[in-house]
Amino acid sequence: MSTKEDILNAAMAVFAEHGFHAGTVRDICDQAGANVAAVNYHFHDKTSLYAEVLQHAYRNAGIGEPMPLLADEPDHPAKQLGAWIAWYVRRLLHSGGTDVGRLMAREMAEPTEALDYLAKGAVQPVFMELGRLVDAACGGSLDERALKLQCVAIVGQCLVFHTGRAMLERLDPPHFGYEDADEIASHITKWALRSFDTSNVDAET
Amino acid sequence: MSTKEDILNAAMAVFAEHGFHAGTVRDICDQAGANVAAVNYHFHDKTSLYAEVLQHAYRNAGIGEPMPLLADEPDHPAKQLGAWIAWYVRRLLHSGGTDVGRLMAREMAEPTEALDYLAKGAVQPVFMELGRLVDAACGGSLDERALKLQCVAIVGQCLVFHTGRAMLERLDPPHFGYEDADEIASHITKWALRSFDTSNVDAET
DNA sequence: TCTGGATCCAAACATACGTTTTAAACATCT
DNA sequence: AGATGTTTAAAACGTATGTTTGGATCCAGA
Repeated sequence: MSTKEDILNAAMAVFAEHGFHAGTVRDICDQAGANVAAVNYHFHDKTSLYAEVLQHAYRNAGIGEPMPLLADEPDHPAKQLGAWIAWYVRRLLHSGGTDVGRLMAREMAEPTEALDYLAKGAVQPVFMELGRLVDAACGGSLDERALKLQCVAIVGQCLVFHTGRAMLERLDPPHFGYEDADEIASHITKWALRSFDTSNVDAET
Repeated sequence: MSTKEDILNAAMAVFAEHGFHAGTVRDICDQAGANVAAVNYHFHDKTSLYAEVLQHAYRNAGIGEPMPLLADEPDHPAKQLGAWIAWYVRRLLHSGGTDVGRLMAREMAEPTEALDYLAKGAVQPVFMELGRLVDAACGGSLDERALKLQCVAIVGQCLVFHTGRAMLERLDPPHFGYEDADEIASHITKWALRSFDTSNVDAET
């Protein structure tokens, strides 16, 4: 493995652990077994290194299980939506402690230009696939606005186990961890499908 | 207004904008119209100042609308749950651009000891009141585990409009802002109440 | 083997930062 | 007014950090 890759990996760990400003290039280089000047040789400066780290993290985030698509099971949209939710929850809970997840969380709290790229490249396609699945699962009965609300609601229920992890751990000792992924996913799925069954009848309000 | 308060307010703004490490005491003092040494005089050091800023922010976060309680309307738990959700969503969307919200988001991404205090003092009581409301709204038909899942699900659907704001803005031009608070809240409430109606019938799976 | 470019390293540089020092300005009380 | 304690101001200190420098080392290709 080249020194450049070593630095990239070390930088990912350090930036995830301490953030951009608190993470020092000396720490990165020590952890990579390289000299201090290596960062400025291989990458132009610390900022450029950070940008490459984010792209590196984003590329490596997709590996693992492939995302369940509506096109894979066009005749069973509800089942496939459940698979998608399970996949997403597992991904979130798993990436909770990883560098990728922490880098993403940091970017959300303090967006840089790099977030634009991540949004367009990584999040947009995932979100759109969810839109297709929800639309199919409810039989196309939702208009665009309601569809978007449903998607955000599903994502929110999954995301809270990632973004709110620090708080959940401090609120209730038996918090939700990776081992609860399937239980959580089935709960969310059940809730989502139930709401579709009655989403066209607007009796109350 | 005393210099100490000026520094506290300036520090809140600076820390919210740039975070703890990137926010400098020189920047804070300039913004407060004070001398650099003022921080170390009034507060012991930068770290102590940050701790006091968090507490200051947390204290000022509760002002505004009071939280709807189950005890206020013991006979209409569903209605009161809707009021709670509306209150919470409004609070989140409103605090999205404020210093308090950004400080909280930062603490979530990079927890310090101060988060423990915030969890116990600020979040725990809010979360417990939600638990009481959900329990009452569904007629006590949920066990502790399911109740907790429901609460987290509701909080997640609200929270995503705050934590995911940066991403939502970049995904879809017509994103959700403060003016959509009521629409969002009623959507979440409708969804939650619907799931209670059928939460005891476990036909599928 | 010689050469030229690529890579790596130890040291130094410049600067920004948190903190301390010293003294002046101010306020309060007798 | 004078003494005393509190607050502010300017300057400097020590250090950590990003970056640069100049030369050493490595490694194909002629």
